[in-house]
Amino acid sequence: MSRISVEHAKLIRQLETIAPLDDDDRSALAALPLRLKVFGADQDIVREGERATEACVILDGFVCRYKMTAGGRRQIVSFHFPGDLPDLQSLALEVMDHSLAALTQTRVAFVAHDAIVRAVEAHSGVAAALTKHALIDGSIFREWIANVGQRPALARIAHVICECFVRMRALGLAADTSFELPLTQAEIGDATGLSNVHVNRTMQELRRQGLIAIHGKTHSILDWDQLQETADFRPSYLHLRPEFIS
Amino acid sequence: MSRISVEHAKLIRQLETIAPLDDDDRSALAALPLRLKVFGADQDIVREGERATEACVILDGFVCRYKMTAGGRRQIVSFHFPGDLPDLQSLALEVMDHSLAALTQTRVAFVAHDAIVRAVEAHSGVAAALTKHALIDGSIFREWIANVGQRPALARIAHVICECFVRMRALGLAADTSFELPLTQAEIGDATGLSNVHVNRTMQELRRQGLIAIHGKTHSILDWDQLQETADFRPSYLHLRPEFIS
DNA sequence: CGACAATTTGATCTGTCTCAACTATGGTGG
DNA sequence: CCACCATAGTTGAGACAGATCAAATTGTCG
Repeated sequence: MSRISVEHAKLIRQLETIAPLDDDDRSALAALPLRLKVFGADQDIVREGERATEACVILDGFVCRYKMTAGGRRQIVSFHFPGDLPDLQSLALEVMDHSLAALTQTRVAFVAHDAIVRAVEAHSGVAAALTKHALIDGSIFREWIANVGQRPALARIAHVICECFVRMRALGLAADTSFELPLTQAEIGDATGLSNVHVNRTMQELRRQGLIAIHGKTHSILDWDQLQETADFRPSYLHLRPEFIS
Repeated sequence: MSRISVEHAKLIRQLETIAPLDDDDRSALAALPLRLKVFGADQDIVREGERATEACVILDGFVCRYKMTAGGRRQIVSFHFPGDLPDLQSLALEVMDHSLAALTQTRVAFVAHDAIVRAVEAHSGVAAALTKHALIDGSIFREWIANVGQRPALARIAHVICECFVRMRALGLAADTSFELPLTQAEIGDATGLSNVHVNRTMQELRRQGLIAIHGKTHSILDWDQLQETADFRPSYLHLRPEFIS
């Protein structure tokens, strides 16, 4: 098997958390030409309304997808970590129905749609993994609708924390009980449909209950069982392969 | 071209609202074996946690997907009309992360996953259409997150009405300004994250403003421009082919 | 016509928002 | 290395959108 770059390795690692790949699939992915680019915090990577000819892979940093609503309110619809393919849908839906933005300084790799299509056509494992990736994307959205639509503030915020923790742990980006979550309270508010003030008070409550602790960007899970309980969090909707749930 | 059953025609019609199909694609779809079944109102068609080996096509009736949340609250995550493929994701995500239920008496056709996979492998047009269908599913979820997360009750409910109207019109299920929307106010509440009482008062306000009129299940759009305006509705997220937006 | 489901109305309560100020924190340049 | 500034977090007070509970009314369909 040919040598695999650090960049390609992150993409492959991500796909392997949801679907098995054989050596052939991996080398096909490792051969994808990447166009690297760095974005500063709060910069848009792709904007709603644009027509995309490339999809991107997050290499470093923290990214979100969002939609603007009348009255200038922002709804964040997903968070993304290194390895994620946050705009795979652009393969078939040319014009973006939402924007993609860097939350921290972010290194991104753009991959031409053509190249992805060729890899998909020649390697059924790649096709299966990308299909699954796109469908899990949808599954996570369903859970977010339920989160924002039905859960009280405490559960809503706890749920976002649980999801980030489990997904980052699957990618090897989180230790046993602590991880770096560089989100501001305002951003958590935009993801949960709550005001930053209320996010603040609610997170104080999570700390008061001894569920989490926060020092800077480092979030520690103090009581994982109880946190999942108050979050109403069950990770099945992430459709991770069992060995990556831990 | 071979004769096409009414049932297959609905599926084909639906896919043609989002992607072009050639005669070959159409006959491949028309050849899919269907297992017909009728469900009564409020019956589950597939339940969360189940393992699916078939996907289904709605032939008649009104269907929703939903998730239950702690405290026994229900969040409806999508509505589906005749022609829709509401659980296409089960092709790659074997275990259901949500339930599928009939809202009215509903006739459904089950199609074996195998049969779909064979059609997809042999016909690139079918593959493209189903891929697009799955990705649009995701796009609609994103819009719902924003709807439930950021919009006030009046816009939230108006938005659901706009979406149903446009999607049903694309399928030929709505006249110019009126259509059958057999949803109870409680169901609209479960879709928008509002109580049935508040849905009631808010829909009275929509009528008072002269935006819609309701007689039984028949909903009439009295001022389409203004309704879209108050709903903050822009149909681009549905990714319909232009000739089906009208 | 009777019965059950759906809608409507009234009254009260509460979670969350808004506005506004104040306090940490971290990064930058002098 | 410190002073400064911007950004993020925290606190308080008041307002309000929407929830809840309960009852009455209106369909609707066998």
